[in-house]
Amino acid sequence: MDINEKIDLITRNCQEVLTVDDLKKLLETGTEINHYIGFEISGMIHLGTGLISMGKIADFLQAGVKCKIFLADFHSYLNNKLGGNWENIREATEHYFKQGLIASLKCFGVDDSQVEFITGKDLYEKNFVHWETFMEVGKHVTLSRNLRSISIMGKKEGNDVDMATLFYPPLQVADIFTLGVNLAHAGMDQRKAHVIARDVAKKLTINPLKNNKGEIIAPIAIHQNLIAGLTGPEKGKNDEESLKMSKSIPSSAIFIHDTPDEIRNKIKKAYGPPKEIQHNPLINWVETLVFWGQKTGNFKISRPEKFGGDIVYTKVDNLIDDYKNEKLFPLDLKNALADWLIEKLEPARKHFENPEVKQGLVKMREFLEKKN
RNA sequence: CCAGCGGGAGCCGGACGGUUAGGCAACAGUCUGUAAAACUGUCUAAAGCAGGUUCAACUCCUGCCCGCUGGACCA
Repeated sequence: MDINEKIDLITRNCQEVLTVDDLKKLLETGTEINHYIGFEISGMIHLGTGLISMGKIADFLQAGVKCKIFLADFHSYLNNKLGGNWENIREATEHYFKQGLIASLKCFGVDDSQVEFITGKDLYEKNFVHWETFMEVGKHVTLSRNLRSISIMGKKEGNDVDMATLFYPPLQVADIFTLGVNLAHAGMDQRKAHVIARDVAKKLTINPLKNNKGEIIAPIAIHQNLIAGLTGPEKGKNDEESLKMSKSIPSSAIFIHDTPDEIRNKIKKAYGPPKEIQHNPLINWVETLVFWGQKTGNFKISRPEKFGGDIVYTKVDNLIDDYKNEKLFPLDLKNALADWLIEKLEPARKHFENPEVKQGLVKMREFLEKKN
């Protein structure tokens, strides 16, 4: 595989790459690409994590990238997820979240032996360099910038900002250097942390990131778009925040282990304005899930004869044109998406049929209910 | 530690020693070959905690907890 093919594979279905030039240089020097993506253990795994992020990992692996999944237990604790209960977080990390990611990878034919899982506890324990790195990062971030960056943890600047919240962004930045990550991967919501990492990279003296020539480099940051939620934009709002699929709003999200009936019902209730392309979850899912950010693919829509009969789209633009011109009715698209998702998620559902894995999900549900 | 202010449903929040707050969200139904919007309807509970005063406390009093703001000097 030549470098351009690798770049295509690595950058497809992404919203932002910082920067493609840096990526190219890294490949040209023949430096091993060390990827990471981190997840808080905060709720059930939805399509954004399960399909968008894990599908991207399948791309990375194909391009020869070494992939790491960071189970951010300490970050969850700092951010008061699962009630800030450390024992529940640990339990959910091992018995639910990790299994959920393994299940998601299976949807792309990836075996979990191809990626490395690492928890915060594993990384930090007996790791003095991490502590040093964390402090040095702190020396290069101003309070105001740090405060602005807490949006990465779903928080707004306000009066409920405690010190733990302020520890979080520099900790996340330090993770990247401690893990030796030169390809940081996340949703667009995490870009502030990654940009700080890139800025700080050039200033670090204790544990800088280097390429295989020994030159100090900044980690490449790759951001995917946040998958649209089922409920559509909030009244009077069109911002990213109200559009995205959120684990904390179960009605906005489809989870990887949802049953076929749940998937159908949720999609039926999804926001789906005819003709409208912007802020339309159906179109968003077609583009980013089904066609995976590519122009061509294969998507079959079954519909009754009286509404035009079955149709197969091989170009995403054709589908979008038909939708705009009302040649494709939202409900028909919904049904096709539901079928597509049910099939795509089949390996994940199967993984959760394993009694032990299922037990982890049951436990997770308990944690989430208790919290509320 | 000291002082002032505050603490009410998922969120915001007016008032009041007694009689439904209200809004948003949520849920259900109607209407559209989906959803949304619109319309109709439904429901949720409680006042940070512990006491006290009172026939009656969200309201008044005491203590405690939590939060916000202020607390050297200079001016």
